[in-house]
Amino acid sequence: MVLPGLPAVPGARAVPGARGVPSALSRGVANVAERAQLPPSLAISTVIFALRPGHEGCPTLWMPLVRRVREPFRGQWALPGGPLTAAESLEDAARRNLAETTGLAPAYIEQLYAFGGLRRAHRDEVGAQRVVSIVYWALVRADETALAGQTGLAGEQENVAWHPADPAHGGPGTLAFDHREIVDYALWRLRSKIEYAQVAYHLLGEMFTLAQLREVHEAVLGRSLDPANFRRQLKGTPHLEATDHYLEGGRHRPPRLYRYTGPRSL
Amino acid sequence: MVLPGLPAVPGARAVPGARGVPSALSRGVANVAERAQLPPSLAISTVIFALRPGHEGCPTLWMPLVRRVREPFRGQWALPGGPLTAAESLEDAARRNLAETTGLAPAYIEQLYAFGGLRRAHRDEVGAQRVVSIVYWALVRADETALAGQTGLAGEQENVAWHPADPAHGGPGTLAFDHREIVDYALWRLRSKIEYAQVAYHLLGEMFTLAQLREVHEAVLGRSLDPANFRRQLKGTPHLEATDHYLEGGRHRPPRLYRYTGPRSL
DNA sequence: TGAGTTCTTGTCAATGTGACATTAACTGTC
DNA sequence: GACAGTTAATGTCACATTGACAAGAACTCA
Repeated sequence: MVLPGLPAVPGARAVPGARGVPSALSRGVANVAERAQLPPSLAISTVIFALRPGHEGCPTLWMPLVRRVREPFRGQWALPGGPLTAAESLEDAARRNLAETTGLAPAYIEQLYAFGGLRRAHRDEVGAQRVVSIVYWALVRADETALAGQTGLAGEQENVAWHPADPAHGGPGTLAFDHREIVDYALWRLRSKIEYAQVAYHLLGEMFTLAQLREVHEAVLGRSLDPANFRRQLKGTPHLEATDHYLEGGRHRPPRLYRYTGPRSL
Repeated sequence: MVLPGLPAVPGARAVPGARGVPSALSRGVANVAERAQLPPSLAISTVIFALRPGHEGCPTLWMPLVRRVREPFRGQWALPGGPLTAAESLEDAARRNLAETTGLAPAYIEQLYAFGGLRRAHRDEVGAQRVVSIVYWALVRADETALAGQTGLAGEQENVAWHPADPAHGGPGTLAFDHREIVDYALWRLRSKIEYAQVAYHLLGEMFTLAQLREVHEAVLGRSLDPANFRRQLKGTPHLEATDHYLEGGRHRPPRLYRYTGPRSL
């Protein structure tokens, strides 16, 4: 079985690097027809996850979305994002966009994927410039979302709002562009990564009980975990330190508080 | 412990999408100073792995590199790559660049990462436009490399040559730009992925013995594996079909040939 | 025919995991 | 103050997975 793909080109010449300035950029660009021939432009978007109380009481994953005020997809919800300026790194651009659009500073951020399919632009937009999006995904703590949520995220706008990330928990089934697929992929990455990497801590505050940590895993994975086995597995985990404090106030034996001592961002 | 990062910007306004044409593109761009303010341009590079006999006899991972004929890093080896044209998807661009620069059509290809750090350009190049590279990694079968290798990969050039991927096996310790780090990251991805995904088959032909498959794993992982345990683990693997053929010619019991029946590209 | 090689199957101990029982410690009520 | 109710924390057992290794099977070569 042979893959679909380009056949070998025997007479082709080796083109090293070719990192110079594209020729189209050296000229002035006037009309729409020429704009379609432009090299793709770059944008940065971010999928931000936070834990908030879900519709059935148990915590679920939410994400902030931005309502589009222009065509295409005017009125629909989209991932926060914006263009990449020349003076910042990709991750810095993601953080800056996050702060500008949602007022959030994530505890964890990681590159997800570069989306550049040809069918990303809306069909009605003839001659629109093609956009390649480098998408990041990030985690913010629940207390941060509470603060930002009270003041309407970025301060005053109604064009930024939290939504459940998963359509199975009341999230929007469709988003602008291909953002629904992007969010699904980010969900998959988070669910994979929480099983082997120290990621769940970034959704919690400085100190937490093992039950809270288990709730984070349960909310992300979408299934309940055995408390005893969960505790046993964490016994061998590095960077998880038991403190001398206990969480009191519940009508049961007060659980011990733990602290994450590992790196705060990967 | 709080992450270093941008503080929340309370007065910031929500900037949805912003996927229009950057303003700098609407004007003619004349001088070098303005060029530094241009939005970053896009390039695609690919790390291609193939198994070839190593220096100690046992097969090791090799990759084709392209010698740079221009500054910066003139004369050094770099990953094959080139600019992204507007009419193709990211993966298609990677395949096309691969065919043009090396004459190879990979059996497996997957996006690795988007590199866009600010320190990627050479220091001597003042005002050079910033380049964001979307890097793919690919696997080609050994028989393909033998054919391409005999004719000098792309046909005639000495500017394309195979090198061991790992410096520990004789590979180049430094490459142009940040390509050494990129290759190391691709090696890490391959080593992680071979342990849980059906990836090793793409380095072999249509039919192979379990010993050959084990040699692939050993070469990638860099350690020897127990033949009996390796066989047992593959028993539970899907898409691995035993054929009625045996590989004869060795001076020992002829081993059974197997076939991979799963998808050829992920 | 027998030595040498690798293929192939089988065994055993150590380890990890899921399921579940049991004790510990606190709150609220009678 | 005893007791029920709740969750925390520990312990136990069966089962699956894994690493290490033994042993028979099947071929080639001298």
